[in-house]
Amino acid sequence: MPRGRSTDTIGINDVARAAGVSLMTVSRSIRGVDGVSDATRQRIVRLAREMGYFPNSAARALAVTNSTLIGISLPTLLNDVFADVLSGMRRTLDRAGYSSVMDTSDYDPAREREWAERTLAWRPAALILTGTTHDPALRARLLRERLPVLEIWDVTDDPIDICVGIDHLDAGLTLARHVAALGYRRPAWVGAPPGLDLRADQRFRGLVRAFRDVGAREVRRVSVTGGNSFVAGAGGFGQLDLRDRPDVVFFLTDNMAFGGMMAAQKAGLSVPDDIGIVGFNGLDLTTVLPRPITTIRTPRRQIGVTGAKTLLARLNGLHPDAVTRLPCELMPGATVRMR
Amino acid sequence: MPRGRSTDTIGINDVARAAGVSLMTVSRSIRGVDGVSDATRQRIVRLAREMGYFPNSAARALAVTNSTLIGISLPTLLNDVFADVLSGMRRTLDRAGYSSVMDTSDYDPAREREWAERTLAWRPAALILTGTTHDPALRARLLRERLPVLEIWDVTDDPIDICVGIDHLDAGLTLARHVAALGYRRPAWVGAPPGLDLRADQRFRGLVRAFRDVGAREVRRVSVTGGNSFVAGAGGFGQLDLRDRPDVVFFLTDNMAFGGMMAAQKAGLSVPDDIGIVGFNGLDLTTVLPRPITTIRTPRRQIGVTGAKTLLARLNGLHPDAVTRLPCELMPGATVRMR
DNA sequence: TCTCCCAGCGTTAACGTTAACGTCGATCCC
DNA sequence: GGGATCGACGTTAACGTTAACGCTGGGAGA
Repeated sequence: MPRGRSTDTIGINDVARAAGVSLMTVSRSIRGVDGVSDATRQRIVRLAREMGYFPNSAARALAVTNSTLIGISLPTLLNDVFADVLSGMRRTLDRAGYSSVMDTSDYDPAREREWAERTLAWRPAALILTGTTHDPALRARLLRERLPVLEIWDVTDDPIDICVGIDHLDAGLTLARHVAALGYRRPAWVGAPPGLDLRADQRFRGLVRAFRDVGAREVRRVSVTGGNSFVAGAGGFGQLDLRDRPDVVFFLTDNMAFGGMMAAQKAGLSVPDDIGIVGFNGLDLTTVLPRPITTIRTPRRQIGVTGAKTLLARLNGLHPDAVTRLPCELMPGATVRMR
Repeated sequence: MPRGRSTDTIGINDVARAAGVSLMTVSRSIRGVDGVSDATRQRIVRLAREMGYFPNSAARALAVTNSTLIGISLPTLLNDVFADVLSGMRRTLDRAGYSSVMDTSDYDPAREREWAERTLAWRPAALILTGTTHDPALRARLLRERLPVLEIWDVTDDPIDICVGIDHLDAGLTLARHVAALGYRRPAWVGAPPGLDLRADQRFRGLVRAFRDVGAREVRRVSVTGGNSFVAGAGGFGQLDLRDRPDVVFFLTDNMAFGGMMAAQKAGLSVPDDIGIVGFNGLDLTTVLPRPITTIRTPRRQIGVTGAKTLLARLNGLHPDAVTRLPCELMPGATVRMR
């Protein structure tokens, strides 16, 4: 007796036997490549469907030594930012026949590396990473393997392969200069702890520079953890030293800014008369408020779409621009005003 | 000359040759299964790392005729609801060694089916779907293949395999009874068009029943498309016929309710004096408002965690409960009041 | 009419890994 | 001391698919 295993699933072989042709004819028919007459192809495709044949991507990946999987790593989906980016990407990749192997890293490079190792074992067609700073070993490996890699959200002159994003330092600078020009001189910042969200750190650097340029006092910094939620914003505001009399508070993102604004009002402060509030991202929320939050709109969906298209071009053997820097749009809002 | 292909990647074979052992010894060493002495194992693992060996999951999947991939289909990530569910699941599955192949269907069963077909080609260990209504052909196939399938968010007595969620009809009923008991009799509902979000339709049915039970007039229904965002809520409120004098408006979700409340106030209506506002989900936002939105908290993260754990039990050959119904918590808020 | 080409199909050998079974000493026990 | 047992490894044959190349018959061109 033969000792092999045996599966009840039917493969290309079974279809071939039933159709009375070789398995290559079946393979060619199903893939739609040349070398089969139309009559034969139609007969085989119909038969395959009738027999309940389903292709096995693992076998295909093994045979062609790559796959139609694309790995996507995002820091979090708990704010709208990366959900927007993702929805922009997914559709484009989907239509091109790629599946996404996803994870969220919670801003932890080690988790990103672990996920990447697991994902690379599937020999993906490409990897999409958030930001331009990664575990050194991972970066080295990706460079060595010459895998198509798209880095999103941030830009750098020295990407692993290609990158599409915004200039966070410049975004912080633009936003802060606008606010500084209105006369604010006692700024504070509520965001992630230093070193966690590196893009936020860049924006903070922009703030610092803009206020230093106008001779303002240093930017007070409050760090909150636990997501960019409304509650974190309110909590962050609560941690501010109000005796220090800040005249404007910048938040990591609009949702936090709204939370902070609610906390300010609860504390008896009027916005913007007593204190200015500034967000980041230009989320939906800001537009429905009677007093829209001052913020800067980031092209999140566009980053996703452009990123995916650029990556597809790369996968098709073209040589797209390695660095795409997309513009942000200042939204003056009404939570700061001329002092 | 041999005509085969040749890849430069190094496999288990190369390591075996370099170590002077058979490839099975390498395989066993790397997988950590019995049958190798500790000394040999350590020598081989070290050598493999030095040589830059990386496992090939596609080959493994082919050999064992299944994989460590889990497919996850969600309707959208553009509101916090499914992002919460997902983050609850991912960590648990991640720690058990599974990777996620994800997609969002935008509530379209056809897209869910297409994604599922593509994903099933990878012979995933399990599938996670949202809701309990799917393309009939897909459902039939999943039943036939006896694949572990977890359905989340909604519950049914007849799941494909196992399901973890809440009773949406009951949630709608509970919420509406609370509101009806306060004296409201002219309800309206702003949500998705009928037939799109089937869970929302269930909740709506709960509303209808609760208000019919107290002899109120029928629930006016306004449908909006384009995400559950703040803007959609504001737009939906704008579509209400105010001459019809609704006394309370239920929204698909809290964020929409907030958008609607802003629109109401912009229209000169005071909440809750002139009109009541009711949300759904108990999102973060509602807790930071000076006037918290009346809503019902859904155990989103818990659904993710419990779902993942139940699925893992199933994958480990246990027989967990097929149906897990989790409780919701009414949050009275202050956007309705006794009339 | 003969050659050449090509459409249409088949044969063989990978792709990298694991399951199943075989082998061979060393230890153990009566 | 001889058979049973077991730990540590090896051999072989899958898993399902595709790349590379081989074969064949019929029609076009000379």
